[in-house]
This record gives sequence, structure tokens and C-alpha cells, in this order.
Amino acid sequence: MRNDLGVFTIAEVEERTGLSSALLRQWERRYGFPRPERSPGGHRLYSETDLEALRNIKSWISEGVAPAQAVKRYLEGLTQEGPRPPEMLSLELEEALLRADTEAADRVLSEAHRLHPMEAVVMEVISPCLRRIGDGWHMGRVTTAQEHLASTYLRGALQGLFSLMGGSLGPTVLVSTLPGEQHEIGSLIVALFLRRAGYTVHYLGPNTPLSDVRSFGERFGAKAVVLSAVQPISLESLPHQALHNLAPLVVVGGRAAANDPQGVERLGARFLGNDPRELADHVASVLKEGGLW
Amino acid sequence: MRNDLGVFTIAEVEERTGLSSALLRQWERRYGFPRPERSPGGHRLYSETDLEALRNIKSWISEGVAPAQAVKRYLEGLTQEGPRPPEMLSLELEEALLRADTEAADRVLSEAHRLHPMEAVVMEVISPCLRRIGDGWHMGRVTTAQEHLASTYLRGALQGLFSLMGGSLGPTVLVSTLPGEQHEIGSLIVALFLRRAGYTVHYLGPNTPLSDVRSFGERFGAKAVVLSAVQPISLESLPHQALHNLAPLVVVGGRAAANDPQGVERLGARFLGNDPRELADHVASVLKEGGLW
DNA sequence: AGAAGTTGTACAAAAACTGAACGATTATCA
DNA sequence: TGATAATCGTTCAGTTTTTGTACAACTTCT
Repeated sequence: MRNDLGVFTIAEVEERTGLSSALLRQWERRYGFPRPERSPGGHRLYSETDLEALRNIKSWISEGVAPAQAVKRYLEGLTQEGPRPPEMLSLELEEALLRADTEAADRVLSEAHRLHPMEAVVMEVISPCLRRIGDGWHMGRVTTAQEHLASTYLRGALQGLFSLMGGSLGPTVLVSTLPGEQHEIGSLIVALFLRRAGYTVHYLGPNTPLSDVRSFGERFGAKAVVLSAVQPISLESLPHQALHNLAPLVVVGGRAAANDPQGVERLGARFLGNDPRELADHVASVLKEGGLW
Repeated sequence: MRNDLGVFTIAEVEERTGLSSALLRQWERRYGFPRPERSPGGHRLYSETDLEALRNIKSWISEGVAPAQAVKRYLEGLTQEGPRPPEMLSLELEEALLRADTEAADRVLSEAHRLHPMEAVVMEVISPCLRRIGDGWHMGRVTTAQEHLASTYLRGALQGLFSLMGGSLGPTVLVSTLPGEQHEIGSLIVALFLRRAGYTVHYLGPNTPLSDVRSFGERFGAKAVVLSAVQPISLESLPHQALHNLAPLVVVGGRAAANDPQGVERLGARFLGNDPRELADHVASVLKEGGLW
């Protein structure tokens, strides 16, 4: 299942996690974690699991959890059961949803949140699960009803995360889909990461008419509008420069945008990548460059 | 469900709530709230619940409630003149959503849940709010973007309730909408009440093809299928007896069904009323009569 | 031999804690 | 109405906790 052998030197861990070697040693002394294997001569040899844990802890700390508590939380998560990695949780989630067992899905998600930070749950548990189910549907392995149930359930889970994560300090950003789109989950994930990055995000839901996006943006002084496009048609059926003046920055993401960046430019918008996390980062840096933060 | 362990530092709480750390300490001294856990050395460790409570209290203060009263209101769930009625909460919810203040909406809903049973929150707070916003949209008083944001938000809230309410003992019922429908919220509410009535409810989300509903129903031995129809077209465009053999009992609800009960019969289904609560009751009694419970 | 690691101790900055006091409002009452 | 009392957010001083880093002396790895 997972390679738990200690192979990384402390310098490599420092490199990969950004935690200084001195700090790693202090944590081990103070909190008893991590406690890596040792070489015959006593050098620390960290495992992949240790790295993962350290990244989790670091990200909890950045979310405002006190360091000592972050470590404690991780250790308590361990005592429950073996630390199942995100990939396995994602597979369990898929299995639960395909057999329409939403209670089991609840359990998997709540365990995922106990063991991993929000970002990892979204990108490594929920997202891959959705992709696999989508693929399975295209290949006929998954029925439409199963796909519906799963995406409805996961959309709800993401929406719960979104609202759980209040906070409105930074500039305002609107998130929606292009008119006519069926898939809203990508835009929901982007909204999640933008909110996490400190923006005031209004998630308008799918399929909002562009004229309303514009008026809404004006009313709330939106600095950016992010729209998702999965189906090529929704990109192609819009007239030239249709998105041009929705807001100071207009971004289109999604598979259709990735396959046709020129199409996005034709509409007067920008393509800033397809990965939700990257997209949110890019939006942030573009807004900063433009002095719009 | 919620992680209630105290982990957040006072600085993080200050940042997230906007209440100064000195003030947080004074409140604790003066009102005895919040009383967070402590680290071994005595540092305060606030929980997620504390954060939510503080946001509630802060918003009441900004509305003019005296701080001491706001804390008291939270602790007792009471205003000076007893619990606030659902109608008032519903209006507050509408107002919050129309100005896209989802944090305020969160607070209203959380207060509603503290003061009233789930059924009342759904039927007397959320439902009327949706209806008013829908009406306002038809009359041009509410923009499409506002309507989208509100229904997206409330759909999420209902879905949260639905999944929060697990439980699968009774017979299986499927809930979806007729193909082509845009509005899924009615079906979501029905699903909620059916689950509350003790059924094992699979909510398939909107727009599931009928063939998939059928196969899904067969696989899970569904005793009933409930479909929602808001737009007359989705009712009229189906062939005769299209719903006939989806399950032992096939019910169609929604405004379009209420306006055209013969149309429902033509499809081989039954119309059992439009009010979600009644509909759920009727489904239950029909299943009992038919010996299907 | 030199780079990298280890232990143990020490240190300093940041963050929190306690308790008290201080203006500025707001409410109460003669 | 005008004086008095209560409420409330902020500030200050002095102490303690927490946390990250630094240093010295010694060891291991290559």
C-alpha cells in the first residue's frame, strides 16, 4: 500500500516541507513527533508518511491552529485507525457513492477531514473521485443515476465546506459558469480556493446570464469574475468580446477553456490554467500586479 | 459531525471574527462566555463552535443589541421578548441573501435551527423565503443573479440537512425531477421529509434520464419514485405511460403537476398533492395501504 | 577531510495571561 | 433636566508560555 520505509534525510525534509531541521528536531523532542527511523549511526530517516503528516501539520498551522495542537490533532487522528492515505479514502468514497450508501460516504469524508487539511480533502479525495466517476460514466461502467447521485452528494459536501469557511476581507470575486453549462462542480472548487485565499467570494451557482453577472459585479464592486466552461459549445456560442467588460479581470477555466485558449481570448477573457488551486493563485497574483488588491 | 476540539489561538479568533483579543478576554471575565479550553500553560484554545457563536453575537451587536444581551440571547436562545418567530427569521434570511451576505444568512439559519425544529425551519423559514425571492424575480424586483445566488445557497443548506439526517431503515424511495427540469429544490424538500418519515431515500439530483431511474430503482428495490415537475413542458413532452413501470408507486409533484393532474395520470403516475409535507405523508399512507411497507 | 547530523542547552522574539484602570457612551433616577 | 451609575471597548504594566532559531561539542557519512 504505502512505502513507509525511512529514506529521506533531514535536509531533504527541510527542502520539501520548508520546516527547518532545527525545528524538526525540536518538535520531536517537545511533542514526540515525528519520530523517524534511524540509520545505524543515529541519523534520522523520514518516511513518505512523515512528509505527508508534516505537510498537513504545517497547513493546519497556517489555518490558525496552534502548533502544539496541530501535532496533537494529527497524533489523535492516528490512534483511531491506521492513517489511510487520501487515495484510499477517495476510492472508498467512490465505492460508497456507487452503491448509493451516503452514510458510508459521510463516514469517509469525516475521516478524511480528521486526517487531512481541507485542501487535500478537496484535491486528493473529492476531485479524483469525481473524475473517476465521470470517466466511468463515459465508458458506460457507471449509470447516469449513479453519476447524478454522486455529483449531487459531492456538490453538497463542497458547498458545506464553502459556507463553513466564511470570512470576507479581501476584494470581491464572482464565480459562476458560462451560460448553458451543466457542470458546476469545477467552479465550486475554484470558489472554495479563492475564498481560502482571502477573497470575498460570491458563488452565483451555474448558468447565470451574463448581463446579470455584470450588474451584480458592478453593484458589489467585483474585481474579478471567474467562469467555468466544460462544454466547448458554451464557449463557441458566445459572440466576440462577450465577456470583455464583466469586471476588471475576467477568467475562464475548465476543460473547454483549456482545450481552446484562443477561444477564451476571443471572448475578451483570460485563461489562467485549469487546476483550481493554480487558477486561484494566478487570479491572486494578477490582481496584485494590477494593483487591484 | 463538527470538529469541536479547541485548537484555534486567540489571535486567529481575533482575525476571523474581528473582535480584539482583549475584548474576548473581557467577555469571558464579564459574561462567562466564551469559555474556551486551555493549553497546559493556560493559553486559550477556541473551537469552531466558539467562532460561530462569536460571529452570531457580533452580528447582533452590529444590529443594535447590547453586548450583554447578545451574549445572553445566544446562551438562552431567546430575545428579550421570547424566541423570534420563523416569519421574522425568513425575512431576515431573504434580506441577507438579496444583499449576497451569505455569512449573515448562515447566522440566521443557525439561529433558526437552535430555536425551531427542522420541519419548521424548512417549511416556515426556507420555503417562504424561496417563494418570495421567486416571486420577486418574476416581478423584476430581483435580478437573475440574486435569484441564482439565493437558490444555490439554499439548495446547499437543504442538502446539508438532508445528509445530516442519515438513517436508512424503511423501504427505499427514489427522488428526482422530470427530465429537462431546472428547479430541483422542491424535490430536495420532498426527499428531506421522506427521509424524516423513515424511508431510505436516494436523492438522485435533477434531470436523471428515466431509463436510469428505472434501472436504479430495480437494483435497489425501490418501492416508490417521486418526481418533481415545475415546468409544464417537461410533463407534456413525455409519451403516454412513460412513468408507468418505474416502480410500484410513481408520484409526480410540483406546480406543473398540480395544474395538470390528468397529465400526470396520462403518464401512468399519481398526483398526491403539492405541499411537500403532505406529499410525503400521502406516499407513506399509499405504501401502507398497498402493503408495501 | 569535510559536509551533514546529533544532542543538549540557551536564547530571544512573539504571543498570551492576569489584573487594574481609563475614557466614552448609555441608562437610570431624583 | 442634570447628576449619578452602569456598561463597554480599549490600554497598560508586569509576568509567563510558546515557539523558532542559534551555538558548542561530538559523531557519522561519503
